[in-house]
Amino acid sequence: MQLTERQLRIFQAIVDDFIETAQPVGSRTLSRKFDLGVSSATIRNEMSDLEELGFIEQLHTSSGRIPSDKGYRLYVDSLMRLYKMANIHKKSIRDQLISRMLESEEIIREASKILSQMSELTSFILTPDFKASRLKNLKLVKLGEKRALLVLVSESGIVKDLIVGINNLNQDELDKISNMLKYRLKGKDANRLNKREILRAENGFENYLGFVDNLIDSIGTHMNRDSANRIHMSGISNVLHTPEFSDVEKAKCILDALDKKDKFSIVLREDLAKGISVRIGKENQWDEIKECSLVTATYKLNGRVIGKIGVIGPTRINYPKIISLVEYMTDTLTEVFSGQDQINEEVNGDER
Amino acid sequence: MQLTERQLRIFQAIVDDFIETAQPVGSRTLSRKFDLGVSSATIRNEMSDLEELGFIEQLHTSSGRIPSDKGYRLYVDSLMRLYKMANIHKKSIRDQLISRMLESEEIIREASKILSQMSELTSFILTPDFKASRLKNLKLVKLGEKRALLVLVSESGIVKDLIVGINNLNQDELDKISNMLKYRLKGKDANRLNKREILRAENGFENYLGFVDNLIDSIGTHMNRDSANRIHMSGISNVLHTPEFSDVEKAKCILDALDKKDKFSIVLREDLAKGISVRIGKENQWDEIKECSLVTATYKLNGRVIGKIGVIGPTRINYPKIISLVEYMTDTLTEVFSGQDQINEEVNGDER
DNA sequence: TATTAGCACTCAACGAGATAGAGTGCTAAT
DNA sequence: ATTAGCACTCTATCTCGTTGAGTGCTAATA
Repeated sequence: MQLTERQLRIFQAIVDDFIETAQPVGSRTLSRKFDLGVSSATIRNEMSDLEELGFIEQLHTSSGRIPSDKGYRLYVDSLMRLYKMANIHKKSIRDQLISRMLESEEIIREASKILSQMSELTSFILTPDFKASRLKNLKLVKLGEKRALLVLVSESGIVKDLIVGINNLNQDELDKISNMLKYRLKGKDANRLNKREILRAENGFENYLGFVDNLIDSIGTHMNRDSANRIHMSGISNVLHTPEFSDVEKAKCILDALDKKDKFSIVLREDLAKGISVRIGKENQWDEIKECSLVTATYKLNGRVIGKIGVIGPTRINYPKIISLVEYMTDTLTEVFSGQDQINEEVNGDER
Repeated sequence: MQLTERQLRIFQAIVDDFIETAQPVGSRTLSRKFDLGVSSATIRNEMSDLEELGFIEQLHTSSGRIPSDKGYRLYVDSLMRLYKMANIHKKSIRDQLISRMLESEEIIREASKILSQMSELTSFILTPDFKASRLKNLKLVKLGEKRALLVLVSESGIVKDLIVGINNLNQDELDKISNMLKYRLKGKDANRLNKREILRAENGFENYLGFVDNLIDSIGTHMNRDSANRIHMSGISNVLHTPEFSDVEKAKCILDALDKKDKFSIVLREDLAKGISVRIGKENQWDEIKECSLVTATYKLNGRVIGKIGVIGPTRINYPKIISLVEYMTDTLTEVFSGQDQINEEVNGDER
């Protein structure tokens, strides 16, 4: 079923107007605001057809039309014009993320903050995943009589630190143990830690058997664990700034969903492989966000996907703008982590 | 100006009822619900006096009374009965934080989540502060051609990792540099890094001068920087579950404030020294949260304050319950970080 | 035959009254 | 000193008409 040229023009006008005003759009408004060359009566007839085809819908008999999820999908897939981000915005992102020397965690938070500010939506970021990565380095640092810090570094540059109990071991002993473990575990896949084998092969660790045993256990656990709650959000108040959710009940529902970080991060992980992904309304399997759209994209380190960043908002969002923004954010993040400088040159090129 | 016994009884009843129902309380309700031994007319007269003294207030002439900020202060300081947390709740907290082997960051997030769930309020936690602590360990780990990871560990067990640019240095070179820096910087106060002195004293680093120079700079920066945005929140949706903020405008205002993490963490840092702190309504200097109460407490590592945890809610919160909850959370956190086992024994003792 | 003008109809949103109910302050009686 | 009684106040809620933007249908038009 192909739409006519005129139907597409009218449909596009409906989407554009609704995205701008958040008000259901009627035939008269349309004929006044857009130069469609036909009367409101004709538009009315076409709108009736578009509704029958499922691209737009009415809230009640005498209201204007709004795009349906199916309609937005059509818009995103075929109708939407490419949006070119202004260089000044690109530069602003780069200045905040690249030019400053930031701690990894700060990069994550900053990226999310920038994204929520520029999109005026709620943004989230999945922090780099340790899982399925290999151990690169490990170190035990004594904190006090009973506690030491175990620092793990993965090949993809993710650092985890955990507090472990010790019984008055001194730093030299801890060094000895961590060197041994580092030697034994380095480069090993997380799933293949064979505790017995390691312990049997080593001499001189008879006094630490229990301790080392526990250490290997927790290293295994932590390398395997989905960092399920490792999700960071910004701009949550933007939910309430959206007319769609100014109804308290709806807002409550969305905020509840955003608070369920575990569930949320599972949903996000679903299509981690894809680059950019747009999920519109009911395309989301999760009931609580069935009135929202999700735009996400993955960022990489050395060519390998390590995390995801995106925004959540009502289905009525400025798709071209948001998509290009999310895309540019991931490119920049990838650059920060991997040190590819192409994007940089591109921007400079444009500015000449 | 001393309140009479009866005035205190009436006032306490007002606070208790209002905390429970969130409705302004009138003299008739009071005489019906509480056994005060006097008629509603008498209560009316006393209430009139209490209002004159500023402990309660009226929203409009014919409404019931609600406690004022000053009233809550009186309640918290002198009237409130101590609340004893049920052992089952204590145990639940301990099970989630202590018994499981968690990564530091997970401990932080988990603690915040538990606190928001048990308080049914929005909770926040300031992550351990690197600032003013000394460097204990440092390590450079190569990630790729152009990037390496610089891992810093402070004496108080806080780990920071930052991505630094490198120019094809190999891991051996990085090791050499990090060993030298570790030797030179270990135990040094963050403010006393003297770059020139270090560089002058060393031989064999002529090829890395620029790189080492930058490294020392960023180490200095990061040890000094307030980790201003290092604040984590949970249970934000609880804001909307509170009758006080079911008005969209107010909720928007609160959420906006919560989104301003920098400002928020500065406010929290103000009285970092104190143990537990209760700020009621206008006692908060920050306008946007002048209708909220903040209950916070500090947690420690080896006797030294490293962070803060707390909740934010309307002024109408169950102070005794919340205060004891926040207190127990910090005790538990302190235990997790420092390994003091007194609390554990206490609980076991109670259960016998 | 496709388009348009005209018209009757629908429905949400808004404002004006009217009413109920919880609360107060004051006064006079106990 | 306390209380019963009463007039008064103010919000919250409900109803009801009005307005206005929008629709669908029909008949006229190009």
